[in-house]
Amino acid sequence: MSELDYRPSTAAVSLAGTRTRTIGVMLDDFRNQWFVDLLTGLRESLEGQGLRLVVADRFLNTGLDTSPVEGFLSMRVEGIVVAGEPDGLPRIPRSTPVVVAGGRADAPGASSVANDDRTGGRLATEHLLALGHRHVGHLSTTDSRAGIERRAGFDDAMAAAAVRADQARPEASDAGLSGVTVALTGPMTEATGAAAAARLLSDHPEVTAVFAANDMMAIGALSVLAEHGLRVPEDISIVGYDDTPIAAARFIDLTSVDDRSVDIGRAAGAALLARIADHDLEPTDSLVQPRLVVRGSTAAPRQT
Amino acid sequence: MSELDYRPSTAAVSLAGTRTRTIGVMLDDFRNQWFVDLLTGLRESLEGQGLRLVVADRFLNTGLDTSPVEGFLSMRVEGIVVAGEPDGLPRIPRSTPVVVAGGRADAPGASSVANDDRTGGRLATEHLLALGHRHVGHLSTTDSRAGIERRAGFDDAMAAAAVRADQARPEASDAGLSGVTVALTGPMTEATGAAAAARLLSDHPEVTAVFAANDMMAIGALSVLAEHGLRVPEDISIVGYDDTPIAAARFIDLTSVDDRSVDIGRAAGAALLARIADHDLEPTDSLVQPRLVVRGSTAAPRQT
DNA sequence: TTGTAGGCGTTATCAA
DNA sequence: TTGATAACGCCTACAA
Repeated sequence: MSELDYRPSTAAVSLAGTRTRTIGVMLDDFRNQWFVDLLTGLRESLEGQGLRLVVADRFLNTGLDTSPVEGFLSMRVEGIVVAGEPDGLPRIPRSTPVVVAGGRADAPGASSVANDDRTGGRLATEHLLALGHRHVGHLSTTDSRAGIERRAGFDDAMAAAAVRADQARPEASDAGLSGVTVALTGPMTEATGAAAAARLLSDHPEVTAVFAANDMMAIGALSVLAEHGLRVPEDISIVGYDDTPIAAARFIDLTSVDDRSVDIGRAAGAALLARIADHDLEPTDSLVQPRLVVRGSTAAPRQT
Repeated sequence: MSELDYRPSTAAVSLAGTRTRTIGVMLDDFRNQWFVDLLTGLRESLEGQGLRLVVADRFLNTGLDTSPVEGFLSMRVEGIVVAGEPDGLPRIPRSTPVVVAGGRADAPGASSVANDDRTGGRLATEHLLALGHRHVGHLSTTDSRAGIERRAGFDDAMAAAAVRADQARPEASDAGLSGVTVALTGPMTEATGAAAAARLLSDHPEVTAVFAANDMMAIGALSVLAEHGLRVPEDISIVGYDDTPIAAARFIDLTSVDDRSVDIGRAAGAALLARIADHDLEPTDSLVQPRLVVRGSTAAPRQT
């Protein structure tokens, strides 16, 4: 017809066609960078299906919609991906498949693909124990589901280590092995991490290693450690969680646990595709195994 | 009719109505956090107009569209906001108003709202000079338009200081005042900042203050400074640019220049609204004045 | 005021 | 195969 730019109207295509070929991705907050990797994974799965992604965070269209989901439903998306813990999800009709990526599905009928936070917490702690640390602190918050899981992983690792120590030297019991958690209320931010670290150092100066529930808390802890004159990793080791870009920065160089967000996205996309293809499929829940990324913030404790 | 969730179909509304009440926001990359503030400002202007924001970065729908703009045009958006420097913008029909936010408008017919990078560079440099620094280094890259502007601001400030020094003590000329720039090729990343800082320290060990073209380069420089045993700010001061969240972190505590991205978004929204209301309006260009945010990474030089 | 036909730009269907 | 035509779900204009 004309080489002078004609474009089919998506509105007309959607109206007339049998499907909209659109899937909605609801983020909690554009500031939480992990969604970038999630989207990468989602694209990989949905690529070639001709599906268009529409993203929105909770704030994007406040004033128009109470939730981005309302907007998605209005545009008749074929599926919805909810990234992170779904706070106040509106009721979503069964006809629209939902998969929660990066959190557990609270919504009935939704599939979920989440990081195995408990295993991640265990990995981080085992790394510190393997380096030879015996007094390990954990910084967390009580408000986050992920934080609670990571703490459970920490406890798992410490308990297992105690059993091993006991088996090796039954006469000594678990003497000399201690794991202490400081869990504050509040968000998992730098400020919370700093406050928790301050408490840990004053109450338990014997710790030589710290596992923070996420990278931001770890960075908060770093400032407190520096203010106490403690060098990382010579005097004290520290591990974070999420493997954020800032953790990889040379100046921070933080050992962290990689959520594998790309893989989560890929799996979430696959799960959604399956349920779009067959709406009678039962919702599924799956866990993605995290991976420890060792950097310069962890080392063996100094000989005492 | 029914309180059992009915939602108007946006497709049908768009098709039947006279307007789509949708505006497209094209980001360069979701990883560049500054768009979050931009969106906040945009929302403020567009709120109450019943306009729906649709965001996409360059990668979101690769495979479907060559550019997010294609998608926007297909959905018949009423206006387009391009965040950052528009690389390869497709031709956009005059009937769709475009405003470039955070960069200069390369596209003909587009309005622009940008940060005054040159003034920002001058502010940063003047701050260091006012503290008493006389040997100031600048870390930059040759590839970024913003970087070039910021460097010009650095040069402005150094030149003005030289004139002042000459007026005060004509016999000494500008002796003792030096500004040296290390501008590498490549992106404004941490790695580039580290490389530039290493070169600066080896070629010009006399510098007591550094102005980095953005926060990431500043953080790269921080690691090099630390490796050289230089304390911040006791031995050397450093200023960044962009006032990213990480600069505000207590562990980094970086003096930086605030782009005022929220204000840029607000102005961009207003500019777009005006052109939507009257399509015959001429495109406008405006600059938003940056603001220096002083933190703990800058201090007066030690007495020598 | 309330009701009804027409049309928005496509896809899909049903004849030819 | 090709071609005409009826939806798609809503808005708008016009008629009652």
